[in-house]
Amino acid sequence: MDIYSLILQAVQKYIRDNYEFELDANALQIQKTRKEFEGDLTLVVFPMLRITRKSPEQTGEEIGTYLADSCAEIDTFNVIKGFLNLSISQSFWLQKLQDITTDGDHGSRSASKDAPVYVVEYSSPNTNKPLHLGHIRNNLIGYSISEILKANGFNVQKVNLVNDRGIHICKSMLAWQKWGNQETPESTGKKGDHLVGDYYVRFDQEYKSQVQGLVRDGVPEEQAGKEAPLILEAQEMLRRWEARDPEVTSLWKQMNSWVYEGFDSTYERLGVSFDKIYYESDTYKLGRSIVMEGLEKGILYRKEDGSIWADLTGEGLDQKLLLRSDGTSVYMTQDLGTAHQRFAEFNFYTHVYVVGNEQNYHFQVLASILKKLGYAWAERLVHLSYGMVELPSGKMKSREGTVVDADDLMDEMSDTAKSMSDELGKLDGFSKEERSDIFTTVGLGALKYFILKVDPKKNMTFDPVESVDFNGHTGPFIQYTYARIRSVLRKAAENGLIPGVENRQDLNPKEIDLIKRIYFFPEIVSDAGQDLNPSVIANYCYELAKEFNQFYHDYSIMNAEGENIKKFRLLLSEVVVRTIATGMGLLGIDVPERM
RNA sequence: GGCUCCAUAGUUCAAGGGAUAGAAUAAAAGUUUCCUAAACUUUAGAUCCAGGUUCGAGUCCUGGUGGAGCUACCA
Repeated sequence: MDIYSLILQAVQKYIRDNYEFELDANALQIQKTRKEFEGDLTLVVFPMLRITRKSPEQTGEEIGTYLADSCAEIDTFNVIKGFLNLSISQSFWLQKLQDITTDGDHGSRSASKDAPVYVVEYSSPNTNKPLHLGHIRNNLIGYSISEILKANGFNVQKVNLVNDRGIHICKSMLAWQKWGNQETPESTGKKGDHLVGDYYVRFDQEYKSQVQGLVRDGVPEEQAGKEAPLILEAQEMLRRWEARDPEVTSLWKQMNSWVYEGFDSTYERLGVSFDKIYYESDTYKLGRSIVMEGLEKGILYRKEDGSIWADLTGEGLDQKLLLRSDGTSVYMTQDLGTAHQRFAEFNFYTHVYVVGNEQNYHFQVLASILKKLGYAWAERLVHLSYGMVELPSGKMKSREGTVVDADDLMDEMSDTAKSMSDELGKLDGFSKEERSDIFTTVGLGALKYFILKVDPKKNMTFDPVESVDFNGHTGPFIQYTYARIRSVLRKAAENGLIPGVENRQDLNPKEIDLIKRIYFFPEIVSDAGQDLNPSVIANYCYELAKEFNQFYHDYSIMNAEGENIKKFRLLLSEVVVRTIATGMGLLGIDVPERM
């Protein structure tokens, strides 16, 4: 039993015996004692005043006395205003430290086969553009939240739905056909996704100049946009694609394969992965049968022109089109079908969609239609909506060339790690490969941490200058702390010192603080899982690293007097190191053995 | 117009309705016979405005102000 429930039950018993009142445990709050006060855990007594009909101080004294007498774990207490501060015994903390040492997976349960399934959809790229900073946030959040859910004991299926069809894809295909001179990633040395992205840009340029030409000839702008030969050609190409024209299909397959190669390498560098990849070219027709079924049941309705709609005005939303008058489907129709298909496939408990907040309305509508159609699981669809990434200069705009490319950014981060390392004279005796591995780890650590430490739902500012700062509240700070502790542990091992708990009765406050922090790690993991918020873990890792750094400075390990103290601190270090590694692992950030 | 989200030190981020609102960074000063100075220590600075609920509000409610997004027979 954990310490919270232990105290809560004791308090409940006390109130029951003395006041004949059954206290609701949820009404009580136990929190960690603020560091300026003495004690480890604090019980807020205000909610109980109604029952005791005594002053906060009296109530605190009363309960404190009872707890100190009846619970072996509680040594002493003090009452300040309405706060009952409880000091937990050293032997309790020592015991916990030992439990954690023997328990191999502190804060990370493994899933049993019958645990609930979480499907997490994230990334969802377009095949006409390389990945950029916004995708990076999506990928990092999606991957991290999957790891966090796994650590909470759930079965997780990471899935990716690739948008590989539609008019925008035809645009890059058409541009390549016209101006590509049979270029390939091999012939140009370009990454496949960048090559295709370049042709998408090329299309846009040529299209615009055509429109301008028409406008100069006196055609109204709106009409010019619709009549420019290029856009007509692209539309024709889409029709041919849908008719499975062999030439178009083969070009489409060719160019997509380049893009996937490019994406795969970016994903690999980022360290994210998927259990299953879906393609819209396979799924875009899904959902029609669901819509027809809804129509038969009278849940949906047909307009005079034959189009089919959902009326959501009762939910405070609008009318939503589901099948056009020509019978073709829209994006929403596909998502209805995809959700249905995924439930059939995974029998999921929850389906998490990691998608930017610009689609909040879409997901509101999606869930609402599925509920109307009577699917029980629709209640458990979750839109993990994250905010936009902005630059200090404002929004990223592809037109102004201010989009930060994912591959370039990763290159830049490891370059910075390299130059900073060289400047500091670190890693002098290392091989080229080792050095390059460390630069990658540190550069990526900086990038990932910078993004993940922010609450997903908030918009964030990405300052390229600040993000390559490796001091302060950053990933490299945590990585550095990790590497240093590992170094201490290595050195101790060389000297034959074995970590262990022996004869410690005089723990100092910082030692207890560290044990406490580690003890509560599983609680943090569980919070992060419930809120679907990796930043909880990120901030925890930083706090732990920072606290260890201070500890390390004030109470040195290698020079501590007395072998027992050294051994104990080594054990503590080992547990800290393990917890940091686990926490950073949940964020998808590697920790280096040396740096 | 309607709907959703956001608003905290100069700046970037924290704070499950709880105590004196925490960090980092920028600024100033200090700490290397010792395990990695990418570290540590000290000093200064903030809850958009007006009401309300509560023993207690950055947090919940109402109304403003400011910012972002959505509101296509696009995806």
